[in-house]
Amino acid sequence: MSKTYSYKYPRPALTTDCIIFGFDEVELKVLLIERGIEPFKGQWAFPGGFVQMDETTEEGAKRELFEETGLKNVFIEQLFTFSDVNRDPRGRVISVAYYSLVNLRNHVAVAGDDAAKAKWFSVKDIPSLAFDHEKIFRMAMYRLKGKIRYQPIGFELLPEKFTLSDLQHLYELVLETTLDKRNFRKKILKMDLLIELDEKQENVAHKAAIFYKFNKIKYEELSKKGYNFEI
Amino acid sequence: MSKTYSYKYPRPALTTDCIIFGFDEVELKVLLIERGIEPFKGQWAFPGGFVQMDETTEEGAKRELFEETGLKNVFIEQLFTFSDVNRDPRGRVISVAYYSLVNLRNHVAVAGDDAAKAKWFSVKDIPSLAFDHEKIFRMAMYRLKGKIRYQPIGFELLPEKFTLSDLQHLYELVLETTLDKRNFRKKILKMDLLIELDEKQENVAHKAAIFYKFNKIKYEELSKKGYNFEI
DNA sequence: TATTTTAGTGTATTTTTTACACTTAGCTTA
DNA sequence: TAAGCTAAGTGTAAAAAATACACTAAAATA
Repeated sequence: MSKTYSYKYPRPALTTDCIIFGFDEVELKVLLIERGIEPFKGQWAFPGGFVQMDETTEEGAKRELFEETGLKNVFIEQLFTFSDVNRDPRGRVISVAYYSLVNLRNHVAVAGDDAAKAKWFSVKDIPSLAFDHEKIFRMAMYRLKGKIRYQPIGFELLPEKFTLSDLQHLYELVLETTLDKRNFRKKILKMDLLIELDEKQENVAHKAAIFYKFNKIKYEELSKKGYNFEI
Repeated sequence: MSKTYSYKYPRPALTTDCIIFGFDEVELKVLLIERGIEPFKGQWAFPGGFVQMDETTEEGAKRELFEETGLKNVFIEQLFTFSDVNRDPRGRVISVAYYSLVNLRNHVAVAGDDAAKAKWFSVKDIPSLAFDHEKIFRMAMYRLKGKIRYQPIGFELLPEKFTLSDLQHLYELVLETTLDKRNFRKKILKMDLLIELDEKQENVAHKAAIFYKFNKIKYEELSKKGYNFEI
């Protein structure tokens, strides 16, 4: 008989889930894995798994993300802890969900060891999901929209150099709206958080756009002084 | 020998903590309990305790809050899940923290069964806290400040009828700033979420202020349509 | 070299935010 | 009972921010 762990009182199992949004300069996507084992075998779900005793939930989330999708070096942020009593057919399982927004150019997910498949889906076209992951997804989308307006995550996840149109397009995708080009540029440039590079697009069938990069150092300085970023 | 619960893999224990802010029209306070048992016996901590198998973390937080302080019917909101490996000397314990802002006129805490004492402390004068509760407190304060600017929690937790000065005072306490009286009133009244009552203060040694109440029904209607509350 | 496509730019108008000081009402006390 | 104290209540002008809006420039392609 294999080893077991005994406690005086019953304990819920603890898992993590990762909602990773990806931006490929065309579409907003989200990363799902096809479950290789029961329950919900064959259905799509967010990457995640059980938390180990020597890691924080954040560390566990990153570890599982890597094992299941090959993604690493991703900044994740805690979304919510889901604890409905019947959210998992295996028994009492509580899950701490994390979310992130990454650039699909830098972060190409490849299925890892555990999961049968990892795949990016357009947020406009999500399959039905295992567990309570549809509820988790709705909350993640809602949070992402709120977050992007008050923190410059839009900058950090773009490629290191990007055009103002790329940035605007990202905001439009996430906020599900359209923005006025001139007003958007005015507002972004007035923040003085972008550095204009001495470099342009090449091989585009139109006027080449100038590349910019995010002035992270300046942003961090301003943040300390209580700078209020807002789009 | 008493009954134990055995699992194939080790599991962290799961607790909740409640950071309850209280407003008495003079000061912003927070509710602490003096721990009656080890670890940290005799030190102050947030109310909370172990989650049971048939309750969500939110239900567990409310139950413990009631058992330890006598407070009930409190709306709590999830703050964060704390999972540092060494945050509890008893072993691996993960805690889901909730926070709330209540009116001290309606919610007078009395120590309940479990805890030796429950007591309100001014947020300006907090004793040293057990576990990682100082870290939790800092996050709760930060979140409260952010929240109050975008959701009308300030209204809901005042007494049913309140003056505009009461409301302004609450905002000043939470945001740790001063606000211009005329501009504050202009902004609040323009939202058209307050109902002016046909009633005034009595026995005050100055001009009596008019009482208002929050138009909750209207706020909920507006919320559905995506109303953007902001102070 | 004409066409297609997206980059890039400025101004006038409206709305929102800010700064600011005196009168009123109700109780207290001399 | 009048004078004094205290907080309530009120409006306007100036500054800043948000919005609406249309043409020219540059690069590749046909």
